[in-house]
Formats: sequence, structure tokens, C-alpha cells
Amino acid sequence: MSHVGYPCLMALDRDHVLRSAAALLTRKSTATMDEVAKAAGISRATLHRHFAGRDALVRALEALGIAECEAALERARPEEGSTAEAVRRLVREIQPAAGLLAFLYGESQLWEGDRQNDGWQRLDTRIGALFQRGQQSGEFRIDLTPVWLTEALYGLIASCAWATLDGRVASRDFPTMVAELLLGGALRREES
Amino acid sequence: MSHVGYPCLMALDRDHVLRSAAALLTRKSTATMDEVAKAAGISRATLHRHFAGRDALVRALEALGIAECEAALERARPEEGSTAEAVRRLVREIQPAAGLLAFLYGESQLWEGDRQNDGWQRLDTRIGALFQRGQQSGEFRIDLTPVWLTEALYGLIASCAWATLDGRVASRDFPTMVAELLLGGALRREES
DNA sequence: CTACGATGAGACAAAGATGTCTCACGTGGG
DNA sequence: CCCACGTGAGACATCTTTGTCTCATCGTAG
Repeated sequence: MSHVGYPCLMALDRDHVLRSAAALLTRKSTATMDEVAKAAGISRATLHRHFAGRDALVRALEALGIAECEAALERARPEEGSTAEAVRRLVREIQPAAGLLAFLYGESQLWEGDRQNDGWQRLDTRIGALFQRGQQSGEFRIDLTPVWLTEALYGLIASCAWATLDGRVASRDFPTMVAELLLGGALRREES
Repeated sequence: MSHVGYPCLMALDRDHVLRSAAALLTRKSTATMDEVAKAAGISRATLHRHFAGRDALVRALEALGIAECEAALERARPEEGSTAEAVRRLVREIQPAAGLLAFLYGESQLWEGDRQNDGWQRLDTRIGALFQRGQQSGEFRIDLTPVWLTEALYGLIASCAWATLDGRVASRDFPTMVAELLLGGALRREES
């Protein structure tokens, strides 16, 4: 009856399970706990030993997604250099987490409740500040609000993630497609 | 035992039920058949008399969404005038269906199966042709593929629909936010 | 070797959604 | 008037997923 401390190996496995679940749920967001377990190469019982239930699993994935976004934001150094370059760096750094983001983006469970993770608001604030910096420096237009630009960034990341999974967009083109559309739009620039 | 032809009133109600379901599922994509019925002001039994099951309901909503998109495309006259103006018209015409589109966009059930509605491909083709026309006329840049631009249009429409429901974007700004970001991007134009 | 802990397999009940059925009511037309 | 039809309410079985449990097995540290 000495179930006190955490087992030694579970901490390592947990991350692996989380990654597997992210990869599977990105492709099939309605996957069963049994399917998640099989995808991770473990049994459903062990999966439940890691995560109390499906809700806990989704919450853990949410925390992982937030953490990866924040890490990407750190690496992108949004305060440095031109804002456009900062956006390009951010998109490049966030690509590995795009699939997970796309899954979370479509998981209405996370948004309907009144108690939603503060991490999203922290991210919104920081990304919104990036766009605001671009506006204040005169680099970005001011008729599109930072809030909408942030939302559009998420949307484009999710869209491109889906398109990549379907093979409609090459994985190597992801950073260009997202960043250049967000920054420059479809219209051709007169000045080269 | 003369259950042959369609009843006289059901055809009228069916459209109303469909609209109610679209409005509800836009807000709560996991709504129960019972909730859908209540939202339409009918009983679950009657709902089942209209749509054999949840799957049939979603398929009907899909058909409705496709039809509304095609109607919007007709009204937008994508062949006329500048391509940019055509895109603006398309976004404006498609706004009333944006919520439904956002719901369908997140309904993975529609995309995972091997047998998906041809209507989407027809729409993709026509919208893709619009962007291609812009590229050929020199109006649009050529480093973003029409396929990606089409995907981005869907993504931005869905994103803005969610943002509108959450109150982060005003409904009246929808056409501007979506079209101007898609066309011009976040960067400020040098030439006024 | 031995014991402990983690695991896999499976049984089990509970919960929720769904699909089907019956029955009573009410309304409108013949 | 009366009957047919659409409807609402609800009962019912079914199915799926989930959460919990037990038990046998296996690897490994002591």
C-alpha cells in the first residue's frame, strides 16, 4: 500500500504518450481512449494510470500546446528586429506544434466552459503585442486590429496544418504560406 | 398505409429545422439530437421524421452549406471586374453562411470518410479559378498557390465567424477583416 | 532467488446518445 | 360528424464510450 510517490518510469512515458495522443488526435479528433492507448503502444489501463480520463488527457494536451507556443514565442524573440521578420520566425518556430494547435483549435470543449486555461490569454496578449508593435512602428496597417490578426494567425496555422495533412500543401512550404499570406496578403506588391 | 408522397407541411418545416440546427450547432457543435429538436421547437420524434439520424442531419447541413456557398459565388460574379473586388464581393455574400461554414469546417466526420461530397471540390475548383485569374492578370502574387489561397479563405472565414460569436470581432467588420487580410495582409502598403 | 511494482488483458457497471416504438391529442378536410 | 395525418411525450432496447476493478505476467532491483 505504498502508492505514495510517482513511479520512476512513468514520467518519461507520459511525455511519449502525450505526443502519440497529439499525433493521433490531430488526424482523428474523435479517437477513442482505446485508440489513443493503442497508438501509444500501451493498454487502456495504463493510459488511465497516466491521465484520469479523456478530459484530463485533453487538458494535458492543451497545456502542452500552450507550452509549445510559449516556447516558440521565446525562440522567435518577438521584440527583436523588424516585426515582419519576427512574425516569420514565430511561424517557423510554431510549425512543429501546428497539428496539435489545429486539434485544440477545433476542440470546442476547451472554449465553451467558463473556466478556460489562462495560458491562451497570455499567448493572445503577447502575440497581440507583437502585432501592435508592428502597427506602432508603422510597419503594419492599422485598420486590422491586433486581436483579429492574432485570431487570423491561429486560423491560418490550423488551416495550413489541415492542408498539410491532406497533402494539399507541402510541409516545407508551411512557414512561407502562413507567414507570407498573413503579412503580405494575396495582392501583388508594386514595389519589388 | 399511404405513406408514399412527402407530406405537405414537412417540406416547409424542414428548412426551418435545418436553419435552427445550423444556428445551434454553430454555437455548440456537440449538441444532442434532443437539443437540436428543442432549438427547432419540435420534438425529437418529429426531428427523426425529418432526418433519419444525426448523420443524415449533418449531411443535410453540409448540403445546405454547399448550396449557400454556391449561391454566394453566383451572386459575387467572380468573373467580373477586378479579382480583388470579386473576392470582396464573395466574402460579403458568404458572410451569412459563415457560422454554418465554421461548423462544417470543424466537423471532421465529413472529411475522414473516403466518400465526401463532391460539392466541396466543385467549390474549391471555382474559388481556386478565381485566385488563378487574379494571378494571371498580374493582380495577385504567384508564390501563393490558388489551392492554399482557397484553403486560407475558408480558414479565415471560420476564424472570423468564431471571433464574431465570441464578440472579439464586430459582425459588421466581418467582410473587411476577412477580405482585407486575405488580399492585403498585415503589412502596410507604401503606395497609398 | 525473491519481492515489488508496472503492465496488459479483460470483465464489469454506469452514463449518455441514439434509434425505434407506441399511444394519445388535436386539427383540418371530407 | 368523423377520420386521417402530423405531432408530442415518453418508454424502451441498443450501442458506444468511459471509468473502475481484478488478476496474471514480467522485468528488475535487492
